[in-house]
Amino acid sequence: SSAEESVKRSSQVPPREPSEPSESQPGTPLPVPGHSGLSIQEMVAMSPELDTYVITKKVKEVLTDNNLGQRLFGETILGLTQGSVSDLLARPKPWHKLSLKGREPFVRMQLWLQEPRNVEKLMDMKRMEKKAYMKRRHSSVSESQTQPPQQHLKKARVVLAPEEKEALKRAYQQKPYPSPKTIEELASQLNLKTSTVINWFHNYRSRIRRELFIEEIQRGEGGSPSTRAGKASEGDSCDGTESDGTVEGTRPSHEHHPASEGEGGSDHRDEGTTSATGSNAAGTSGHHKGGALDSLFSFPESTHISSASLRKKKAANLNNIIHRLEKAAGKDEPHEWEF
DNA sequence: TGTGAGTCAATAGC
DNA sequence: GCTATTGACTCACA
Repeated sequence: SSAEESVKRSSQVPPREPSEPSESQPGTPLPVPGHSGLSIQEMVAMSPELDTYVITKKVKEVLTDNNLGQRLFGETILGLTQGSVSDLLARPKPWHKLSLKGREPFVRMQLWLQEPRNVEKLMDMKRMEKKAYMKRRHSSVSESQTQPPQQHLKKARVVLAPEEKEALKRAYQQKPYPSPKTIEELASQLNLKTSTVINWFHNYRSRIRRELFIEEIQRGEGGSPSTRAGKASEGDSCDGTESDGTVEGTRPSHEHHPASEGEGGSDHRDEGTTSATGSNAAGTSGHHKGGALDSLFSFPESTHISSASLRKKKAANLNNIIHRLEKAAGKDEPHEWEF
């Protein structure tokens, strides 16, 4: 179909430099695993740079148009659960930020889109699932009378109260990488398990980082192929929509920001050193030559936030950077560095 | 041992 | 019944 053709064309990115060892010719369809004798890992390794945004956009379209759910698609095509699919489709990372494993679902999506009959096949599966479900439902009435109810001891999910989240966010602003002692203190103050606090910090850092990738794409500064593909989806904050002065979710996604905020998180370690960032620094949006430090320490000038909030953001950002500098310098006593 | 990446799976919300 | 959110987990790596 023309839709599939357009994905083939648009989701693969031309090599950045003609001299660069090219990954593959643009527009070349990926070989099909099985048919080509290649495993999916080999296919990922050989895959040209794909535009994850275009691919997910197309997948969303196809699923919606054909009334196919994320669960069925995820379980049968990607080997992932519904939640993971939702996450991937809503917040695709740019190709160059993905590990080989992370690229796998996108290669699978691309392959799936390449074959027009795949949609039909999935719709058939859906019909078959429905049939099987109806059959089970029919017979389950009699079964339930003979079988004792299953006693499964599910682990209760921890749900943090809004106040607890607020407190953790405030702690994050002070120290994105809290010491074990701080974690202990937080846990006892909030009456949470230390593992919950540790997990929260892991997840929060990780999700903030991901939000920043998306913002990067939206600003058109990521050097990612997605940049050329257009605007990323909604771009809501990593843990909801709160706009509380933390480093995430403080900017309207539609705004254009000429300067890079440079969160200073781990992902800037490689920025400016990889070919991906080469294109990033070269930038298409007038990202000027403030240099790596400038972009690390600056925030967008057009941000509509209070100066107090800006200070908070900067403090969190700087603490993050300091933590990494200390780590790199092998220092044990971080407090001397704090402001 | 701490961290990031990727994912699962419970559950909230529509 | 669907998707989105998010705490918890596994794994690889330094």
